[in-house]
Amino acid sequence: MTRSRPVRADARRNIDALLAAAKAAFADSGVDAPVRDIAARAGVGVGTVYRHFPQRSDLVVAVFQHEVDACTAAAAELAAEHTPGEALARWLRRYTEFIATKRGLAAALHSGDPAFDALPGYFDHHLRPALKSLLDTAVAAGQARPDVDPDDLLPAVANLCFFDDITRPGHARRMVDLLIDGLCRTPRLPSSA
Amino acid sequence: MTRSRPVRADARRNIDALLAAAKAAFADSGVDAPVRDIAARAGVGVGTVYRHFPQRSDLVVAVFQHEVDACTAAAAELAAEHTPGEALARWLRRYTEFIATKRGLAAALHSGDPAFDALPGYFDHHLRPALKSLLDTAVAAGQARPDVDPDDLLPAVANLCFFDDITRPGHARRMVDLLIDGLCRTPRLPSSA
DNA sequence: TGCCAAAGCGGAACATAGTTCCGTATAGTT
DNA sequence: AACTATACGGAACTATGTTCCGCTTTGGCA
Repeated sequence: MTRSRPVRADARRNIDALLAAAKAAFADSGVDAPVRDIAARAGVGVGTVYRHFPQRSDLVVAVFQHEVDACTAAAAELAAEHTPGEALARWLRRYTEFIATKRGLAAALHSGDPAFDALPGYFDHHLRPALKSLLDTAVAAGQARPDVDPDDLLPAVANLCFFDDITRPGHARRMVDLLIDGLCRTPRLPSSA
Repeated sequence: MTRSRPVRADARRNIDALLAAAKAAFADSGVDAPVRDIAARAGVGVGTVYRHFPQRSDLVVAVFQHEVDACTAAAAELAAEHTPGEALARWLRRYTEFIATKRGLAAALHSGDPAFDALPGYFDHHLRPALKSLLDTAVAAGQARPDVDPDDLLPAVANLCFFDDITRPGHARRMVDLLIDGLCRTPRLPSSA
């Protein structure tokens, strides 16, 4: 029901190559990277790009969702391989890397282009549960402070990275590390007031 | 010293026509309005546009500053013609109109294009003193509550408008009116903790 | 008033970008 | 092996920013 006819093998290859090429191009040149460049990186013609992604924005959306999925999947993998606190810390750095490749996407998201309307929802719907699970587990194990809300943490880290300044390399990374350090300790004062 | 040679009369006319045409085009189609459209509205050729505004972004910047200037000047005019509270309220609505024509500019401002680096500073440097003066006068006259900071008010109103939803016409206007109503009354509770 | 050099003008032409089209190649089936 | 739906490549078309240059206008000056 989901797929009326199976995708041909060469098409599957090209789609994968295009997603990888687009990811690289967006990281290098921002979301405005020309379609021709992406096609060249993937070793295909522009016609092939448009066969699979009828509009440029479809490619942007696909790469974004692909990376959200990968970042979501990383949560379960890290949880299986590390202590709860370590898994949380590693995932937040992984999430930082994800955000770091989104240069220019923030502007596109707020540009009002309806092509990108679904992205914030996709983002929240997948990443929030992933983080919540890691955080809850870490808190239960006494390896993260209990007074932090995942709904605060996710955009906070994103903001740290979105406004990352080219003139201060590593700034975002340092700030996120700081946040993680704070997160994995108990509050300095009882969080009353 | 400021101008080595005076601007020729026809050039002056065209510059004014271009600023007006660009303002209208930006309001209709956003900051991405094509240069050809703007030239046509102004009744000039594209060459003329580029003579006076070497890059597209220069035209955007010029229109923006032109409108900031007009909005700043309105503060003094309103202060001379109305009671302090009324002048404040009218100016805030005037400011709302200014923001409303900025569709797409917010995204451009945050896109990292260095052409727009100076705009936020220009904005603050001119509009903040204008509002502060109106607000102080209204507070002194007992026509506005004293516990509101102009540095809060200016971005607050801007945010109300920047995220104005096309699907809910008049939303921003209503929210700003609400804000003004609150501003011109005394706090409901002593503004302690 | 008439002349003229500088300043300004218009729009064709160029460069780059998204998108479409179509003749050719190929995967997968019979 | 033959065949057909699917997919491929890239030239061509459209839209947009920008440049160039021959023609026109302005404003000072004789």
